[in-house]
Amino acid sequence: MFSKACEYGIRAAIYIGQQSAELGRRVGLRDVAAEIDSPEAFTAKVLQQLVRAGLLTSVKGPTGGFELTAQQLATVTLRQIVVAIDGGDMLQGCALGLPQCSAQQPCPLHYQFLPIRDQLNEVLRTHTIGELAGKVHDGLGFLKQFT
Amino acid sequence: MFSKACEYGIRAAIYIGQQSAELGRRVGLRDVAAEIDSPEAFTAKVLQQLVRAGLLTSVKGPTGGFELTAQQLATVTLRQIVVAIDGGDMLQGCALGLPQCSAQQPCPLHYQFLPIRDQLNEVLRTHTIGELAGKVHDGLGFLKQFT
DNA sequence: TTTTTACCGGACAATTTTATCCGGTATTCA
DNA sequence: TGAATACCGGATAAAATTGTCCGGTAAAAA
Repeated sequence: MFSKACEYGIRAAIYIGQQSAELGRRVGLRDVAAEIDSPEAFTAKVLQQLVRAGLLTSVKGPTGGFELTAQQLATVTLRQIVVAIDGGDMLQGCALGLPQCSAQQPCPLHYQFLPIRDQLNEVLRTHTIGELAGKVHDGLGFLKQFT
Repeated sequence: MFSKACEYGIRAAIYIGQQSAELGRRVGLRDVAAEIDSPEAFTAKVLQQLVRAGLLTSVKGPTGGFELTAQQLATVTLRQIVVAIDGGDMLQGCALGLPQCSAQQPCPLHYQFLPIRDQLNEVLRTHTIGELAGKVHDGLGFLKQFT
C-alpha cells in the first residue's frame, strides 16, 4: 500500500508527536528508530524529508532532536506525510496504471475503485498527527510489536 | 497500489478474456502487449505466472497463444490474479507495516483502514475476468490509452 | 519430415527502493 | 574556548522490481 519509507515516516511522526504532546520533549533519532522498530539511518533520511516539507521540526546539538509544534500537531495530516514521501500517485492514479484514466476513457475498474480511493483520501485527509498521537498515548494504538 | 507486473497481468487477462469470449480466438504475446501497451518480454513473464497458477491457458505453436476457457472466464476473479502476482500482503497486511496488527494490538489506523480493505477485497472478489471483458467489449472500459 | 510459429525457461541488465556509512555543521554545556 | 551531542548531506551498497535476450521445446502446417 505505502512504501516502507512512508510507513516509517507515519509511524515516526506519530511517535514524535506523542512525545511532543505528552511530555513536551524532543526525541533523538535513536529513540525514534527504537520505538517504531525501524532502521536508524534510513529513518533519518525519511525524517529529513518531513522536516524539509515543514511537517515536523528538528533541532541540532545537545537537547536537540525532533518535535512537532502545537501548530503542527493540530494541522499536519496523514495525507501531507504520504504526499511528501510517496507523492500523489496512490491517491489519484489509475489502479491499472493507465496514464489518463477518467470518465472519458475509464479502465474497466474505474468506477469500482472510485469509492475506495475516496474513502482512502477521506481517512488520510481527516486525521491529524496530534489525533493519532493521542490514540497511542491512550493505549488504543501501537507503533511496533510488543511481544 | 498494485505492482507493474500486477497491472499488466490484470490488463492482459481482461484483453485475452475479451478475445476468447467475443471471437473465440487465441491471442499471441505480441498482440497482448500491443493492445494493453506493455513491454513484451516482461508481459511474457507475467503471463507465465498466470498460466502456472491455472488462471489462463496457453497453447504452443502456430495458431497457439493465450486464451481463457469458458470456465476460466466465468470463475477467475481479479483477486486470484492479484494474489498470484503480488501475494496477499496488500489484501491483509497492516497499512503501517506492523507484522501483527490486529484488534489485540492495533496500529493507530487499524480501524480506519478496515472498511477500506474490506471494500477492496469485495471488489476484487466479486468481479470475474469474463465480466470485465464484457465491459471492454461494450466500449465501457479501456485497457490502454487511445489518443 | 521439415519448417515455421509461439510459448517456456534461465540468465542477464537496468532501475528503483531500501539501507548504510561517514564527515560536516550547528548547538549546548562545561 | 573546547568538547560533546545530534541533525544534515553526500556517497555508497544491497535488495527488489522492472525489463531484455536468447536458446529450447511443443505443435501445427507445408
